[in-house]
Amino acid sequence: MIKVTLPDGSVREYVSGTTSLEVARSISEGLARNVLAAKINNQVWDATRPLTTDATINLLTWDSLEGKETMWHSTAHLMAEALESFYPGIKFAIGPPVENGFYYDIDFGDRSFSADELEKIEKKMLELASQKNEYIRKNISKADAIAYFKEKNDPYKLELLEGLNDGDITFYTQGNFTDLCRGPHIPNTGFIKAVKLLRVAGAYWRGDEKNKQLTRIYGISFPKDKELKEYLTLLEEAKKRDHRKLGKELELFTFSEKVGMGLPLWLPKGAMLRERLVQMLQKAQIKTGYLPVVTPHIAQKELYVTSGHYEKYGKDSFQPINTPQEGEQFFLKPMNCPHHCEIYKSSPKSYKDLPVRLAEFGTVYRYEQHGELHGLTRVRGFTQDDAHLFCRPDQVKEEFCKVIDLVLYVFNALGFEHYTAQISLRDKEDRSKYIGSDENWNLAEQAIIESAAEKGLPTVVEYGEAAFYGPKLDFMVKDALGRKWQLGTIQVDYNLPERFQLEYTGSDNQKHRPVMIHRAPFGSLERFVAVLIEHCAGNFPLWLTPDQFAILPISEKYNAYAENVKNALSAKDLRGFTDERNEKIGKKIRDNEINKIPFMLIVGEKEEAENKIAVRQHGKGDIGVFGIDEFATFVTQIIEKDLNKHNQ
RNA sequence: GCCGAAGUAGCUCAGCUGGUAGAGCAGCUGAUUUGUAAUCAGCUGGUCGGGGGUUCGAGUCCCUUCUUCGGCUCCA
Repeated sequence: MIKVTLPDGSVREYVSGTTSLEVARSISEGLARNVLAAKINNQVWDATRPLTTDATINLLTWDSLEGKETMWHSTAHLMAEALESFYPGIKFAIGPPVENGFYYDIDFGDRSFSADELEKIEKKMLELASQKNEYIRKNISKADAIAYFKEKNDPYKLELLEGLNDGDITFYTQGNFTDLCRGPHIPNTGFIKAVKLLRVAGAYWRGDEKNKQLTRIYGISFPKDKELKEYLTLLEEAKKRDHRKLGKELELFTFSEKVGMGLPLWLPKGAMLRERLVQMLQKAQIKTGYLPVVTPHIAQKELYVTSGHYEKYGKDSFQPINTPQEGEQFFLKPMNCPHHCEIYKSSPKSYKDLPVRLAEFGTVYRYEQHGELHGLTRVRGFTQDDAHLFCRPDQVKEEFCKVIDLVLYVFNALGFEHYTAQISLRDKEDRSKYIGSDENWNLAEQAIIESAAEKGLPTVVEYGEAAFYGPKLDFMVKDALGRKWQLGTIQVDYNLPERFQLEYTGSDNQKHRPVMIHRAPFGSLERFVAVLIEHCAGNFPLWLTPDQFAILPISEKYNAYAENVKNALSAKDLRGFTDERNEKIGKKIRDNEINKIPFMLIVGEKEEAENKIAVRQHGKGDIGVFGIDEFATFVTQIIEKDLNKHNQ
């Protein structure tokens, strides 16, 4: 007999060899029907695998992440079986579960696989699923495994086998398909009730551009058809938030083939919105002692040789610009830091001068590969809200804290509540990748960790993710489709002060090297606006939105009164327009609602007589009659509150 | 860059096996003067991404090029 401990702490006895599934059945038949896998002593196992020792057990259903992963992994195998039935001889690489579903990388040999074929595969998968074939686990010797895949002529599995030890190799078989797999899997294919193959993509074997490109098929599966439908609806909803779509609809920005790919054109409404973002940050920066600087868009090659950027990125950069007479080489500015270093050097510095905080909304240009471009999030020309803080080593922590405050101020004012703060530190094993003394690194890493803790930031620590020149703190936010983007960043740098021979005179009258902090709360304005659009689905905070109100006269008779209202609100620093079109009120409301105008102010005979406005709020409808000043105060208070969230 | 998909009016899209380019919205003109999510009528608008080819004839078939979209981190 073995003792099995359940999550609630209760202990039950079973004969040795009992499976998790049988344990589930002993609890309830309903539970047994839903068990996909089981966590045995914190390891996920097949529910059908016999238990032979005492164990704690946690039965996993669709409600758990591990349950979903198991299901999706098994679905990947099912897809492989379906594919192999249509295209015998294709070779399989890896097929893991991912955040939303699964994929399998496949080598189709000479034939290409097109998205049109997915439907056929889905059908086959459902047919195979309904057969309720069991996933059968089998231990196999390395020699037998190699022989099997030699016979199948699959170089990928053979390569994977090279890295595995004899003794812990397992095969899984369901129906007519056998795969090298560590498992675990769901009991049988019958659990898979709904399948959707989402897309076909190219993916390099082991993620390396030098290797052969395989065909990756992404899919997702569910235990109920209803859940699949819900998921697809969710995807549709997410598409509606896409910043490329909303940017066009709200007339914020556009692209032109003639101007060039990855080079955004900001339309008036977008440019004004961007301007408000810039002003908001500028105001905060001036309060915290930043000094504005301006630097040109190109610089001599030599500058980037000194900074080290030429060596690292020069080859992948835009081609240099040459002067006609002297043949000098200039490069488009890919970053602002070297220029700021030169500004620092332009006058001698004392320890009393530090920290020096140089800020610039600097537009930079980087060559991004054709396929990497993506709306406003990945472009070839963008503006960083850049600043470089030159400080003494003992000032790093204090400066870091202030920057975190600034980033949080920005995030709060824009309603970003869900972000990840990632602390990137050195690789614990290999310190040869980094420059700078251990002493300085320790100081900087401690400064970041302590500052983040002091500010109560929920952080994730990643070892080995630091830049070669210093540790950093990145703020990551997800877009509408769940893709992660880095927005704000704070980085400590020992490299550039060294390369540019930056100095200050210390209290000991000796020359010392300052530490540099790179920081950008937005990151890039382009990417920030993109993620912001998706985050708020185009419903910007009131202080930022292009038009705060639209005045809708009931008929043209009230246009004059509408104009008075508009002037009165403009005088209170509110912005909006009068919808003077010769349309009925219902039409005007509909159009302005679609255009996401926060407030619609309806004026007709009654309002004109009483010198009032009937206010309708976006998404809410009628919120009552307001005096004009009363409305202005109402809006101003919301704005104040939004902008000062961080201090509350 | 590589794999796959797509490009038709300002926008969203239709156009089957090749046979005179279509709709809705937007825009313009006129009528209507409107009370909380689409008033009616008329009109304008396109080298079907560009170039080449096959054909009596190409939006449709072939080649080429550009742009856009999905993906190229998740290690059996």
